[in-house]
Parts: sequence; C-alpha cells; structure tokens
Amino acid sequence: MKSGVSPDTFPPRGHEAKRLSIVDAAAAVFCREGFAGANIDLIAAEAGVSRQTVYNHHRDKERLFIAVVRDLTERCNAGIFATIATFPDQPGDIGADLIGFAVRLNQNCICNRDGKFLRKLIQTEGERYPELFAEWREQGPGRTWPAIAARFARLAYGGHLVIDDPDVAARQFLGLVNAELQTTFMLGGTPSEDEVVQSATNGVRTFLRAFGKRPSPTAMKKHTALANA
Amino acid sequence: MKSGVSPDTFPPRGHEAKRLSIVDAAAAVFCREGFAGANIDLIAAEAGVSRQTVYNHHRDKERLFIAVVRDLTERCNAGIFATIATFPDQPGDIGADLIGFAVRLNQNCICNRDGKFLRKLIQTEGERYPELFAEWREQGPGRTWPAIAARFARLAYGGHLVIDDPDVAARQFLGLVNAELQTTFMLGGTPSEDEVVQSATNGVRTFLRAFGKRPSPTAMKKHTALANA
DNA sequence: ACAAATTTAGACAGTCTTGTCTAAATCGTC
DNA sequence: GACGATTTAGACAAGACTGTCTAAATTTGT
Repeated sequence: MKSGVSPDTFPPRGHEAKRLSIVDAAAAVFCREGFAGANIDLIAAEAGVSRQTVYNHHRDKERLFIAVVRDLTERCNAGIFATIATFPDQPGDIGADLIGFAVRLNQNCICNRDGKFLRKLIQTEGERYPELFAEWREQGPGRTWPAIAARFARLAYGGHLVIDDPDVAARQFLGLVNAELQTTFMLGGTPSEDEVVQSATNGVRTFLRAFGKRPSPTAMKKHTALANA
Repeated sequence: MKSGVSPDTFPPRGHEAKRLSIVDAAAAVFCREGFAGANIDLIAAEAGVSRQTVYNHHRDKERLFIAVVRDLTERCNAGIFATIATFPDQPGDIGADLIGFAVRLNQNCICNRDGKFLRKLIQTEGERYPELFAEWREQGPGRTWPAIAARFARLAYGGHLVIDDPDVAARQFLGLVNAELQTTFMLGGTPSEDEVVQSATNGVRTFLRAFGKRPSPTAMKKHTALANA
C-alpha cells in the first residue's frame, strides 16, 4: 500500500521505466536478429540494464517475446484508431482529404517504429505462436478494417462515393495507397515521405476513378494517348 | 575431362540430385526456423543426406543460405515470366481474362512453395544480406513489373483500357487483386483457391471501374443503396 | 570386377547461449 | 541516516551448434 498514485503496479514505479526500456530494446533485437538469433545479453545491454534484471521482469525469453508482441499490438492499435478518428466524414476536397488520411495512416501507424517492428515480428515468427498472432489478427485487422469500412460506408451514404461492399472497398483502398511501397516493406525498409505521398496520391486517384461519385468536372485533363492510331 | 555430356559440372551427376535436395530442405528449414534457428543437422536429415555431405556441397551455413536464395529467385522468376506470357493481349472478355491472369500469377508464382519460401526469406533475412536482396530486387520486381506494365500499355494502346501511367497501373493491379490476401500472406499462410479467385474477382472489378474503356453495358445491376433517405 | 570418387557415421574441440545463483552495490522512501 | 527492495556483476552448469576430421561403406564409370 504505497501512496496510491499508481494503483496496479506492484513495484513502486520508476523501474516501470526499466520494464519499458527492456521491452523496447527486446523489440528491436528480436526484429533485427529473429527470435532464435536474439541474445538476452544484447537486449540487456541495449536496454541499459543487467541480464538478471531482464530475467527478473520477464521469466524467460519466450515470455519476453510475448510481452513484446502484446505491447506492440496494443500501441499500434491505439495509433490506428486515433488516426481513423481523423477520417474525413464530411470532405471538402475528397481527393485531398483521402490522400491526407492515407498518408497519416502510413506515417503514424505503419511506417513508424512500432508498426515496422510489429509487421516484421508477425512475418517472421507468426507461424511459431499461432494463438498469439490469432489474437493480433482479431484485435488488429479484425477491428480496424471494419472501422475503416464503416467510414467508407458513411461516405457512400452521404453521397460522396458509390460503393457496393464497404469491406471490399476498405481493403482495396489500403491495397491501392500502399501499392508502390510493397517492395520497400518486403525488405524491411522505411519509405520516404515523398514515396508515401506519391503512392497515396496515385492510389486515391485510382480509387476515386472506381468509386467516385461521377467523372466530376474538377481537373480532368485527359491524356487520351493515341487511342486511334 | 569426362565424357563431355555435362560440360560444367565437376562431379559426374546423379548427386546433383543431392545438391538439389539439400537446397530444397534448406529452404524449408530456413523458412521455418529463420537463419539463426536453422540447424544443419536438421537440414541434412530432411534432405536425406549426412551432415558432412552438406558441408561438402556448400562450404558453410552462410553460403548454403545464399545458394538457397539464388535458387529460389531464379525459379520464381522463370515461373513469373512464363505466366506473364499468358497475359491476355487480345482479350475476349477482358474482365474474365484479367481475373484468369491474376489467379494464375497467384497460384503458380506467389502462393506456391517457391514463392512462399522466397517471400518469407526476403522478409526475414532481407536486412542481413543487402547485396543479395538488392540482386533479387533487380532480377525480380525490377524486371517483372515493367514486363507486366508493358502488357497493360499494349492493352491501352489497343483501346481496351484507359491508362495514364502503365507502371502505376501494373502496381495497382497487383495491389488490388491481392488486397484480400494481405493478412494471410503476413502470417505465412497459403490462401485457398476460393480466396484467391474472390480477391482477384473483386480486384479486377475495381481495376476495370477505374481503367475500363467505358461504363460498358454488361451486367450493370446497380445497388444504389438508399442514397436519398 | 576394379578403381576413383563420393557419402556416411561418429567423434571431437571450440564457441555460444540460456537460465540460475550469490554477494555486493544502489536506489527510493521514511 | 537507515531500512527494505531492487539492481548489478560475475561465475556457473547444462545444453546446443558449427565446422573439422577420420575411417569405413557405398556408389559410379569403365
């Protein structure tokens, strides 16, 4: 019974910071080296603590790994939902607004440190921990994709888009705005902001050609490329 | 100076089969366990040879790994180019033809054993061997994507599609027809044929809404969903 | 059937890693 | 300043893995 400021932390606090730095360092090392290649000594050194402290907070390597994935999933989900809250429900310029949303989603949730790490861990160790990653699937795409779909449904209901199946449209939106980043993602790289904007711009343009309300008269400079040779 | 039948293979042949089975087993184990977790004894056992034979063909673990990636890249590229040769240059029903092409590409090149293994190795170990995977990038996406783009350019030139930038269209085509398979790919799974067909069908429908010649009168049952409540 | 090359099984040294243990040092709080 | 809890450094046993070596067995071509 301490001063009651933080009700649910057994050890006082201040080394909760240590727990955090351990999980952070572990995420980085697990990503770089893979689960088997990750070295507890290295994690401890990178976290700035002794090896024993690592074993003190997390009983063994496997539990540490699970804590890392849980932590990343939680933070990434929070970021994604925060970004979904910025979805343009009543767009002015729907093209620019969707591009902005796509760029925010990429920069704040997918290309940032947490997103990059979580993606890599899922790809690398997903098959080794089926339940853990089933949990991620439910908590992650299982909740975020319908949330995005609901926003697109609302845009369609408001007459800004023509959409048959909002779930399909949401997945295709993500596929389109990330279409040019696939190779970079594959290799674990981080695309530059220019690349993100470029891919989002091209993706949204195509998305609106498919789902836009009509061939709206804004900026329709047609490059009818020699169609009748 | 042997009988000259196979000019560039030092050992006669017949244990070239062994070399193959070693590389094959190594691919499977490297994928399952990662580079650090892969065990040479296990690779030898899975290949049906002794450990010494593994060290005999490939000097050490790292060279074995490199041989695996080179081998997979080569075979996957061959498969992709073979499939690109079936691209519908003069489509009858362009929708059905593009769906067929997308399904072939997925089933024969991306979802098959080689494709799955190569993808996983790139994701898992890409950062550890920059030159090796730079080579893959050049030989793989660097050559296949322009080849697909050229086919789309031809369709546009023939008046079957309306495309500004064939490179962008090609990448977006791939993004769209794979939009519903992302989660499965992430976790290293193999989508069922139904899922592949479904994703391709939805993807091509959207692709043609964006790049199709016109709102062609075939099957336009509009679900105008309560737009004016 | 013979000879050369290849493969095999097993042992081996050296290295690395995990997880535990202990005693000293440090930190936070009263 | 003192007390309790936490952290630290280092040693340690047990096990796993790589890469080498040797001698016997097997395959291959002629």
